[in-house]
Amino acid sequence: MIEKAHSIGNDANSRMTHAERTDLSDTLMFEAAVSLIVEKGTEKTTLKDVGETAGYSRGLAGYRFGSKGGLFNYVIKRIGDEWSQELRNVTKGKVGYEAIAASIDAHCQFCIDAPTTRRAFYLLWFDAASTTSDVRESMIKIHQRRHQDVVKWVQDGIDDGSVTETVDTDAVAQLFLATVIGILYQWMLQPESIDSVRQLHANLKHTMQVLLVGQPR
Amino acid sequence: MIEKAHSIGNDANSRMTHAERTDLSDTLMFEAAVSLIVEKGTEKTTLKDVGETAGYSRGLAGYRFGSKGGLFNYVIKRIGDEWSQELRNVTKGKVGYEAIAASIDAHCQFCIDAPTTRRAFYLLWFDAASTTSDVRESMIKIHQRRHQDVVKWVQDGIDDGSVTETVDTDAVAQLFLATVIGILYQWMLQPESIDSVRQLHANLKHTMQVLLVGQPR
DNA sequence: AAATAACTTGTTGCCAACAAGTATATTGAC
DNA sequence: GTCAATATACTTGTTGGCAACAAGTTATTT
Repeated sequence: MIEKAHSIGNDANSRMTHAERTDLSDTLMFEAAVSLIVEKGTEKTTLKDVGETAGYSRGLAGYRFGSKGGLFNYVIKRIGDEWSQELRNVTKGKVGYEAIAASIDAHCQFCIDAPTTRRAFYLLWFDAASTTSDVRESMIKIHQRRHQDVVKWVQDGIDDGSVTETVDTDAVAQLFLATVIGILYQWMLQPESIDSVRQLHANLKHTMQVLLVGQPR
Repeated sequence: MIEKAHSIGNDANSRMTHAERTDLSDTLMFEAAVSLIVEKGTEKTTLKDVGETAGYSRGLAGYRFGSKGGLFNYVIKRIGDEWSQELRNVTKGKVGYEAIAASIDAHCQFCIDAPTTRRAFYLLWFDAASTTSDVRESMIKIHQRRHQDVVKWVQDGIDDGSVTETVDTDAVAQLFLATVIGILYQWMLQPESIDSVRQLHANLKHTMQVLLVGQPR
């Protein structure tokens, strides 16, 4: 559950700086939005609900984020940044197949742990395909960024000799990212069949190994 | 554009059987829905719009399909059936890698030709991830059916010797379908970069060949 | 104390959903 | 075959809820 606005931080009830106030309400509304999106879907999540669940008035979410799309955009950015950070940690110092395998493992683990934020993120992710809004633009940027990351891993792998020279970096990166998205889609549709998700990740790892370093020994 | 209800078929204006009337209005509303979904997205497509674009009153779409979800469900079913039929034709008599390659080619061609119906279909497809409605159930059934088709292709390929015996049919089918979905997602997000789609399909074909029959000669 | 920013309440227009009405086909008795 | 009675296709009326924005109130900054 989400705590009331005035029961967090600064010893007494109120007396917060403006920045602290907005930070707090942003965070509380972010958490409310995530819960509601996962619980009821993006469509049935209303700005009114988000504001009130966060402990504020019906109008605050709309006022702060301008529109429903604005709120979703904020949520995506916030989770996206977090995920980028985790991904960077997991793949730190790794290149080629190793980096890709690490990122697949991380992905899989996230699906298994199924933190609410991540489900909300992918719900918005797939929603982005059908909207014309800012959310779409955010998504495109995120994807381009990830693509570049993967290309770099593969290229570095080629450079240090762990990846077959003739591999088309762009092609592999695209295929990899597309497959990850497809797996996530299956997970979103049927979150209960976690075995399937596990197997899909294992298969993807195997396939990437074949593509990057040739037949496994 | 979509023709008015009374300017089609049966020489004179009206005098249609009940079945003909509903068939006609269903089709006109279907076409209206497809156009509107592609043009404005699922969110901004209204039942009122669909009814009026089809040449009827603001209320007919809601009355006929019960709800917005009901309409979308109908659209998905209708396009899904059509696509199943085409897929069956394309892969007729083929098994193993050949069948999969044929279906990939067909997929790719559909993206390139970009018929409106198909874009609408995938928009609804990705929407299904976030709704809790009937649409979701329809989607799950469609996916299960496709999975079975692919498994059968691969199994038949193993039986006639064209596919490596040790291949895990379920695993390959899942990976294949997930990747196709991922490719479609990329297409939906950036329909203008058709080259990317083309390359992704080519990569997928290559990967499937490696997985099913070993290294290409 | 004046000004500014955070937040709330009031209002409008639009939509989905459903109810109640009208027009068009079907059925069956004569 | 014709013409009411009935069933079905379709339209118009109504309600509640939401997003979006405007105008107000409360908190903090200078």
